[in-house]
Amino acid sequence: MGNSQPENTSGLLFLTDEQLRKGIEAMFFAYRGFTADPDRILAERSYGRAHHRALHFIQRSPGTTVNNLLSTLGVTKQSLNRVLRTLIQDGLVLNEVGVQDKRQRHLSLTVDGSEFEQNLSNAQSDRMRAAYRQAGPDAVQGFRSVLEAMMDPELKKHYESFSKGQRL
Amino acid sequence: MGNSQPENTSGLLFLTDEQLRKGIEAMFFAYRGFTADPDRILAERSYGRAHHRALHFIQRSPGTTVNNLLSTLGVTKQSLNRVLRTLIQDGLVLNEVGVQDKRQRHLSLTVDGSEFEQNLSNAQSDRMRAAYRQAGPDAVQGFRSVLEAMMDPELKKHYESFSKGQRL
DNA sequence: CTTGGAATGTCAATAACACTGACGTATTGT
DNA sequence: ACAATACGTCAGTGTTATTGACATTCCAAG
Repeated sequence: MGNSQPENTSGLLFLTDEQLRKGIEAMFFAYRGFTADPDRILAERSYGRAHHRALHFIQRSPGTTVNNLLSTLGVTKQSLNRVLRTLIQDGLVLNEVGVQDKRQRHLSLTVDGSEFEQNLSNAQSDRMRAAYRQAGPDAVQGFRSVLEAMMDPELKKHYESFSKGQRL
Repeated sequence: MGNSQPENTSGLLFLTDEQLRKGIEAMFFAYRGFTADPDRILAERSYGRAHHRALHFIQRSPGTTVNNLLSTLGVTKQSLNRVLRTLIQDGLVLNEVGVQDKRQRHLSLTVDGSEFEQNLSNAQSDRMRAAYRQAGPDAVQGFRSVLEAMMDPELKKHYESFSKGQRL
């Protein structure tokens, strides 16, 4: 507030080193806040962020395959497998052999898993909703625009894929 | 682009579960992009993100103490110490015993450290600058507003402290 | 001045979680 | 048959976090 604007009359952006550093730090501190609430809930069951991410994207694409989830999360299958194993054992995730292709395993959430995912999602959504309210309607659009521009093109495909056949 | 606006005529925000989920996913994918470039540079020296964070905030507050850095980064002093030890050994960070209080160690970057930190910072700044350009001037303000509203109040103090006596 | 507590920083051991590499199994398709 | 795909697992390694213990320094109460 009250700082110099990052643009000039020509509409071009003139960004000082300082402004960019503040942006970097904003990402750092905001991401900490962004994960703080779910982290607390996860810790109760001695889960980590990896479990949260898996649950989130399985909820997002029910029936997805292991390979698909792998490329979305960008981790190795060994890492994902360790997480999935515990989630399946704990009865949060369902692992069903494919009908057409029996090599594939289709992942979905059980009732318990769905409920737990909602808890995590709500905790994170609450903070985001509060931030949106505080920043105002115009800020929300800008927030999303910058974040989308910051993604790797390869990752952005995954991000956009969730909007394909769904109402937004 | 082309999706429904998250506000209505009254100016209040009406956010669907779907919109909030997209926001959550935007943060997830964007943060991956945000760290991708520095991660590559760090890997060359077999450093991790912890080294980057330490270098960044030492650059930001030259002469800072270990305890101060500790509360900014939000890790245990043992974790920070391992990182600092390698950085000091590698000649990137200077560790000087305090004059007034000899318990304290004042941290600063060596010439090499400053140069390396610049490399990391530039890689990250380049992507952020590109994202800003792509999203436009108005978006930048919104981006920062939402991120700042998302921080924990305790962490936000640290974030703001860097603007105190400095030109912004 | 001495002594005890608080602050600061360091060392050691351990755990969580990621990675790479290699291998095994079942299935699919040519 | 043969190769490729999808999934799972074992072993080894590395980063980063944790807790516990300890040394040093400062400061203030006795």
